[in-house]
Amino acid sequence: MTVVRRKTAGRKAAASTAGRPAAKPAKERILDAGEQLFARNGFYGVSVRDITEAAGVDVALVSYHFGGKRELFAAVFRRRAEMLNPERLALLEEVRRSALPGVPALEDIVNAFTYPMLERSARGGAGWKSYFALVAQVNNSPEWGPVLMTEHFDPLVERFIAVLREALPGCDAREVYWGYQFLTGALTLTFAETGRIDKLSGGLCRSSDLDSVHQRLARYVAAGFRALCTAAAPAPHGARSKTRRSALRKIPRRPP
Amino acid sequence: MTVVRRKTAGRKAAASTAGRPAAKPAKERILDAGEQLFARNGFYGVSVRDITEAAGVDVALVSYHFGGKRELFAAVFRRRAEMLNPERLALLEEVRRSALPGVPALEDIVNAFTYPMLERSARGGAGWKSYFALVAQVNNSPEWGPVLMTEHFDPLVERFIAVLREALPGCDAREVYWGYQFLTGALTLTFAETGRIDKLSGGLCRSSDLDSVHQRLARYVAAGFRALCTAAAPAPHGARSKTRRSALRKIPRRPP
DNA sequence: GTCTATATGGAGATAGAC
DNA sequence: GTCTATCTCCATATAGAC
Repeated sequence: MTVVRRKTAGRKAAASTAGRPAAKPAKERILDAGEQLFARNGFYGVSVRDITEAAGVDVALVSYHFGGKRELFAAVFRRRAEMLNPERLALLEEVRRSALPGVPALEDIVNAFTYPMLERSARGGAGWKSYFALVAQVNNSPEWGPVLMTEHFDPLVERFIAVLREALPGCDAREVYWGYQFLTGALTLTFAETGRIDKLSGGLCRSSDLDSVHQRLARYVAAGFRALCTAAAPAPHGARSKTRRSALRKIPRRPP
Repeated sequence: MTVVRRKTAGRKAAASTAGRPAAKPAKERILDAGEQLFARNGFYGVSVRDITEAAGVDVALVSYHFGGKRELFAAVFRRRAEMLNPERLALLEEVRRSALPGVPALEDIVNAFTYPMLERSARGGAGWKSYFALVAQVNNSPEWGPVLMTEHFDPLVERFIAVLREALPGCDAREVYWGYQFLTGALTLTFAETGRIDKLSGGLCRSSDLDSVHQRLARYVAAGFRALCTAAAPAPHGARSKTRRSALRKIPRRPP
């Protein structure tokens, strides 16, 4: 970490009232700073001193307000999940109602899942960008993923999967779960905006171009779900088809 | 970290020769232990003492053999990339040659990218499982992703994308790059085997069931690529279509 | 190549003044 | 609610013996 240490923390709340009429309370400043730093370097890559110094508050306030570093991390993760997910759920239900008495298009279901993220990331400020980078790291962490993702996202995801299954009648539930697994991997990496696609494409694509994502992800994923649910067929249950399509078999070692 | 500290490291190489006829050299033991621990807790979540104590070697050997902790991390990441990627590249070229004078099926191209990973993860031992969990974290890290992924995977990925483009004639390059972005997110998360899909599906799907992945991922991704390259049409260049399909527009606020 | 011993600094947490 | 001061432990790295 290369966070510059403030030399003088002696003046009373100097940074928190610098010019501005109404400074944020310390608790919120800690959440903001923690979000930014955790997103960049992960839980262990940031010290509570890094965070409190970036926030312009005293070290001891982390323990006072949150109980400890781990609880702060969980609070950072929880804060925006509680803003975002009710909106995604409401949009999902709206999509479903709009389609009655039929079922919604897969693209619309996926869009309900992703569009509120796009809006926050594109127009919600830097805090949201940091947050999505943090979610990507948590989602891919064996240590945190099964705890925090499960706790804060699974209720929404279960509803999302239920609606997907309505839109994919006759499709085995396992296909839908795997389809969601691929979706969440693609989604969280993309919203993390690591900049890798920029380098890879020689500048042709930009991580920050979420409008491109918006156009493409729902289409890509919807096609993926359809492919899983048609070609894989509704297997009896618990058994795997004995014959696979040649495309998925081990590649032939010699040309025919 | 909750790694148990060994109390006595005084005996000469006690752990490294415990019963076994030919123990691995210290350098390799450090790589193995580092791989396992970095995969679980990330770069900052593990100390060099955790690693050397798990490896049964002295702390100072990390500096001696690698130069420092960061160099060890890079070495861990590099080691298996150099085993895996030549095999993926060879398989890709074989797929391409087998299809001449035509172009390979998208499923076969994706399969060449993923099948060597499946083989290593399923039958290569615990080290490979750790490695793929590590790759997932690196891929999603703003700090490490653009450095290590670019350095060790982009040469392969560029060739992979070139072959994809042959198989998708007339498709805009940007569609292929975004399609790859979605693929790598899905792939690295899935091979990380965080166990989240197990919880989410109530045990119906298992993270460790890579055979299920093998059946589904290539199909899902190939369908996604086709959807990007047909519906999005070959736009003139640099401009975005003015009319989007209704499915991708903002969801209507009221039923019609 | 490996180990001991140590240098130097940063980690998280908290008691108690204000 | 906030800050000072401090406790205790752990971090990485390295000089030098074997």
